[in-house]
Amino acid sequence: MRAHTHPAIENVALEDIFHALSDPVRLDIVRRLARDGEANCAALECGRPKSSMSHHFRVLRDCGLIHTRIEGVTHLNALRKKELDGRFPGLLKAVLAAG
Amino acid sequence: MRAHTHPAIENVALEDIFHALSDPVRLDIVRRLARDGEANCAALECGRPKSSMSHHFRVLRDCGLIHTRIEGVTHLNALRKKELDGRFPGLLKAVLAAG
DNA sequence: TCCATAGTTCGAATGTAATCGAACAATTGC
DNA sequence: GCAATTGTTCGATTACATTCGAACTATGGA
Repeated sequence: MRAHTHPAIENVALEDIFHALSDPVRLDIVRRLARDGEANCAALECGRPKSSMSHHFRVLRDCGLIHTRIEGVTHLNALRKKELDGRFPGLLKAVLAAG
Repeated sequence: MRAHTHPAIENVALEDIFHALSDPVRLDIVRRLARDGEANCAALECGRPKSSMSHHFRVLRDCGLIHTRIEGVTHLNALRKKELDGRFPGLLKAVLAAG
């Protein structure tokens, strides 16, 4: 698989982040990544089909919340924590504190 | 008009707040309320029909972000700032700082 | 009482998002 | 090369949101 594209942090829009986080599955993914660090897609699927999870990861990636790097055959996802903290100070902390 | 109902702050769900804030019109309303304090619906409509604005205010009310009190014939909306700060510390601040 | 004002509710049209199976693509190991 | 693994893409279905006009409700004032 080819590498994914990620938006530059300065192009990340708050509305898009909110939209991404308004889905419980995605909010859960973000919280797990915050707690456990990097994880591949399979590790976070909770009984849902691959295509559904792939969709959710794409939304999270496209809005700027996560970064996906490819290692062999697995995709490792991580929160773009530092970048997000720089662009929207306090946001991630507030999101994660509430969980 | 009869008074509106508002969710108890402990029943407010983060997903619902994110959904409400994912719409640019509503995000703008929240920011204006944060800056200017109480405002009636008419003061915040930006060329849109009343029914559309009424819908957006309802979403903001139902998710727990704003409180609406009735004074005569006008509805005065205000951010539920203190309650929200208690329930989701730092969230409002982060949202408003980014604007 | 009658009218203006401020906002809600209804209903329909349109738009957008979620879901998931099936087919596909890239890498690893045999 | 072939099969297994990991995830993507496509397409269809379904569900949910937005938008807005029109009719309605409640209050206040002439």
